[in-house]
Amino acid sequence: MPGLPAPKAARMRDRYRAQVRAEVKQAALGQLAESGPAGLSVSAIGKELGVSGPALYRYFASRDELLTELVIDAYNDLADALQVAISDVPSQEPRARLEALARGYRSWAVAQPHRYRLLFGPPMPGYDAHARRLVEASQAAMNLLLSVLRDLGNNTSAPLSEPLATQLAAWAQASALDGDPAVGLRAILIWSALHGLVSLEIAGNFASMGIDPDEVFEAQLPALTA
Amino acid sequence: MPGLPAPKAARMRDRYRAQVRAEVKQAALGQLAESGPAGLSVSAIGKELGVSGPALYRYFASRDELLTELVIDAYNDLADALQVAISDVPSQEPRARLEALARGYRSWAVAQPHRYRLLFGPPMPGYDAHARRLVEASQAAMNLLLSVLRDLGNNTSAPLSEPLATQLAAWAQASALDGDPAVGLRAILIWSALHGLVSLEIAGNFASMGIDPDEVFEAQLPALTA
DNA sequence: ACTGTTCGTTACAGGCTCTAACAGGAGCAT
DNA sequence: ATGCTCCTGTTAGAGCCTGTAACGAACAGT
Repeated sequence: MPGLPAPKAARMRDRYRAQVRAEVKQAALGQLAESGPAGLSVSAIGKELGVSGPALYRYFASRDELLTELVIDAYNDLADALQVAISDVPSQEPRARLEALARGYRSWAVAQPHRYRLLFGPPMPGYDAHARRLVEASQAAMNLLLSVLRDLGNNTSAPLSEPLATQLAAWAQASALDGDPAVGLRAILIWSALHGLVSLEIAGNFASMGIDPDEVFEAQLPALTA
Repeated sequence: MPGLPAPKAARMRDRYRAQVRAEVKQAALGQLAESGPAGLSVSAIGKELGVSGPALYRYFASRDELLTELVIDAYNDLADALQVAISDVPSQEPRARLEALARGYRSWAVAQPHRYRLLFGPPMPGYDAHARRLVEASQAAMNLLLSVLRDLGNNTSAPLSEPLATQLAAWAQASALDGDPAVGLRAILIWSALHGLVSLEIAGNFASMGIDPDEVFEAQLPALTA
């Protein structure tokens, strides 16, 4: 019964495991960028790492688990990027913070479109995109948006319909934020507008019209934050 | 040299081909609704039609060609649905027409989410989603939106940046519509907002917040058409 | 030095897409 | 009505994939 049985040694295996998992995930991201989610192949990752296919099943139970892990990482990464984006702007200027958030959102998505698609594109093969862990991970980014909007205050004009107000209140409460329904609705609408712009840009729809996505985005930004 | 060599008979083969192709596509749509695009399997379709796998390759060169066909059909179907939606409203009320268009867009998407995802979700496995035929097919729906907006007139407040204006003009010209850049920009923004709302709804993001998508959509509609 | 867990390997089952070679029947002209 | 021809659907198989099973080898801890 040793006080600290073998603290360093005991974790060597774990550290190795963690590192291999990280390498696998990185290789997977590479494949994702090239071939899309459907082209992600465990065998190919193994080959890329100089390891034969089934070896990776020691580290990930299935291809789907690997994908899920990538999704969670991406959510966390996005939330971090947004946090960094708004922390550049003092909280005394909430509108500038909102703009920074929006630009950060788009920047992250445009810089790594495959990861953004992973988050919002497909309910992949069959897996339920709403496992507990996924919902939790996606909450962080939304909470950032909500906090920025709360600082900005409510300037929604139209009154909310009754059912919507109660639903929003329930949601805001579950999100452990204050429950102003108008702020919640605004968050949803801004998010949805951002997502619309970004996903069309990423899908190449603007480019195929010969239109610069930068210009479209900047043209829309004032309306978003107004 | 018969006047009509065998007009009915000559087309019997073709008619058969067309019917089989239609049946295959319908079966494919069924699979799509159940298993998503990744789950669509030629073998399974064959089994469903009581025919062994490779037989279908007489009718579609590849799985991708089948998918492309489904995409084009979906574009055309969407455009038809939008046309029907706005034809219910007299053109003297352009704003009501725009609302009808927006509701029609959402209705179509919500009624057949798998087809909507097929259009705007993923650049599937590897195929380039921007083949000539696809772009042409997608144009019809956009032209409807543009025509409705042109009737509504331009009430954009902010002036356009110079590069954006010329890009929009070039695009509108290529689209064989009048070249008011402001109308073009508005079309893009409305489309993008619609797509954002609809794709989030379809992905189940609103439902997982316990929020009724109907309410969100109706709450946003006035702002869209304003 | 010994023991038990873990890692990586090959072999394999079962699925897929798509090609190739083959058998049958339908259309079409004579 | 009879032959020719093209079209259709069949099976076999190559090559890819995911995931399981059984086996050897290396390592940590005693």
